[in-house]
Amino acid sequence: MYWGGVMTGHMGRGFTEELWRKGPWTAEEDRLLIEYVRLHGEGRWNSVSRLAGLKRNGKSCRLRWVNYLRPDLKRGQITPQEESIILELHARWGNRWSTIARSLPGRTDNEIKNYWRTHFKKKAKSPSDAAEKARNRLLRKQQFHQQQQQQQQQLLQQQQMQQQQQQQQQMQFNLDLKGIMALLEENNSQRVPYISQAIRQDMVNMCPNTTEEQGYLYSSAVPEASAEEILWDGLWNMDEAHGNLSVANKAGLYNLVAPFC
DNA sequence: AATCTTATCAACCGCAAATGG
DNA sequence: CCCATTTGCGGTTGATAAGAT
Repeated sequence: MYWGGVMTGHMGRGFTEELWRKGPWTAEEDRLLIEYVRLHGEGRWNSVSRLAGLKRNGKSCRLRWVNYLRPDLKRGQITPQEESIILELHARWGNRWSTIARSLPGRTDNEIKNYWRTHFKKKAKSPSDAAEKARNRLLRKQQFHQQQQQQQQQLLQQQQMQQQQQQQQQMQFNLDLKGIMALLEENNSQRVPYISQAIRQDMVNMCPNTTEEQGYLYSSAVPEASAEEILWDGLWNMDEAHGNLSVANKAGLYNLVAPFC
């Protein structure tokens, strides 16, 4: 990267060549930009060079103001509360940093983007960071808490229906032993997997860390925590392996699998 | 102490949307 | 409505600091 010098640029229709400074801002440049905003307000950034005597293009001025000089910026470390918000909103919105930043007064999209990338992206890739992944799972679970409750209600209703069916079968049993044996046989063959075949196949297709065997485990009688861990890890790693996967698709898959965790 | 690796963050770039004449 | 310019966004880069070997 070449920061220290200047570059040539074209102004207007290209007849005037102007030299723009690049690289780190000096204290004097900051002072000029602050003075410009005090006098003229934010915006019209391309006028800064002309009105404030700064040899910086408009984009550079805007960026410096928005990310560093704005008086309402919150300095210092991201707090745990802010971190939670970032994780939760990123799970919901994906890399829409400016959208996320609107929920964090005093924080810039650039700051949040840098924070997420350095704190979570690589760690999510590392299978050894169990604590980090556990936190990620927890946050996502919180996000879908309401949906889980709805799903649980539906599940409850299904269970009640199944109980009714079983009662009917019991009655049938009392009537005819041969009949109930046949019913049990049929019921076993039609048992609904813990996670459907379709979702299991999605996990296998979309998550490189999810083997066919793991996908099978979701639907089997494995301890809930281990199955859940594999599931959330797989979802989390989708960011890496499937960067072009749309947020809507991810959200859809989250909605599908969350009730099962 | 020297070297290598990793983390952090400021600032760039390209692109797309918004705006204005 | 069209076109040029401006603004905003997200991805990326590279300097530097901090930590590990």
